[in-house]
Amino acid sequence: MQLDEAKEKFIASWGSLGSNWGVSRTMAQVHALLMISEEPMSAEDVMGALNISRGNTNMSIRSLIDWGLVEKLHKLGERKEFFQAEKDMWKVATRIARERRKRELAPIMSVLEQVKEVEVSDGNKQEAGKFLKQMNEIENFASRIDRMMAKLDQADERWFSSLLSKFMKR
Amino acid sequence: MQLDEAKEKFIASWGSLGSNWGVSRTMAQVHALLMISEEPMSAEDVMGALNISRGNTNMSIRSLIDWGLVEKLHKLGERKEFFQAEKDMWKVATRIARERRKRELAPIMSVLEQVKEVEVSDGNKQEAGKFLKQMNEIENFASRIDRMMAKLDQADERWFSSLLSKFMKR
DNA sequence: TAAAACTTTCATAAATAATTGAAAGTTCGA
DNA sequence: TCGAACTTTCAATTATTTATGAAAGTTTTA
Repeated sequence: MQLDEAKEKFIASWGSLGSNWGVSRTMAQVHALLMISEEPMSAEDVMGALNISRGNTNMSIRSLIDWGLVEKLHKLGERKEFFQAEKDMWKVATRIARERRKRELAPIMSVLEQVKEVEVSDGNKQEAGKFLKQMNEIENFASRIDRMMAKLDQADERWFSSLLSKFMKR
Repeated sequence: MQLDEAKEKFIASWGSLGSNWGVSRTMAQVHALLMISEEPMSAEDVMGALNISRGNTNMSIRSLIDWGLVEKLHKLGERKEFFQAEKDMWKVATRIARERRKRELAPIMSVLEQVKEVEVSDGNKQEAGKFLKQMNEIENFASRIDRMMAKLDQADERWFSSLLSKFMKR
């Protein structure tokens, strides 16, 4: 396989992976492109390399910056902005985990809170009881995951690695 | 809040959560409905409760069975099939992890394998070297996650809990 | 074996999400 | 302050994903 071909393949498949991870396909492709680029690239460069529109390029880069996966920088003597990706996989993973915690876990936890306010009367005592029990179980689990992700966000990779090796022992 | 209202709210929000998790919205709603139903339900029941078409009901239930989140059962003396959801959150989470490992991790690992076959010539030695280094890092990370998920799939909840508490200590 | 009861399929339709590109906005240097 | 260089916005379009429901298929019972 030629190098260019390999790069394209990686970009395409990172793109489809992304679409399963709450990162849109193009967004993930831009990230992939920047990950394998040796130099920071301008919006124009990205646009050309992936053959996408100016607007889409801008939106994708913007979201990647929001997610903390790409950073903007300025080259001396250049007017244009350049972008470079976070290449460290540990950081990439924790950034994604952080965003998803915010976007997904938070809303479900809030619904679980609300739903527990249900009125219990004589008539529905048993049914409501079972419902509440189920809701509590879910909330319990969700909040464990939530705390875990919050921790992960602060943690560093070495700590995680050592945990992982304990994890794999048994 | 009334009980019915609370149930609807839970179903709706479980649905939108699902759509972020590779489970389609309706599929997740059916799962939610079955989780809070005290009795197993028939396809007809589900169709009525969620106001969705016969075809969609069938497809959603079928996928849930594939994912291992719902099981089919027969009531004595009834011709119809009934369905009941896995209600234990630990099992729900491990089933989802198992499917996603299969659907997402596996393909990217295979691409990483392929891409490492890239031809290195004198001309692109340096560039190819950096590319390969990057691919190796990603593969390394991915395979750690992969092994972790494989382990999770076999593990039981108590073990996970004790790990989690170690995890939360530091 | 017929027909009723139930389940599955699949072409088409509807809903949702992503993309385009021209126009408007912004920033910077002279 | 002007205008060139660059960035952002957003209404309209295009692509992708889901849902529908009538028709075909299957199983069971009488």
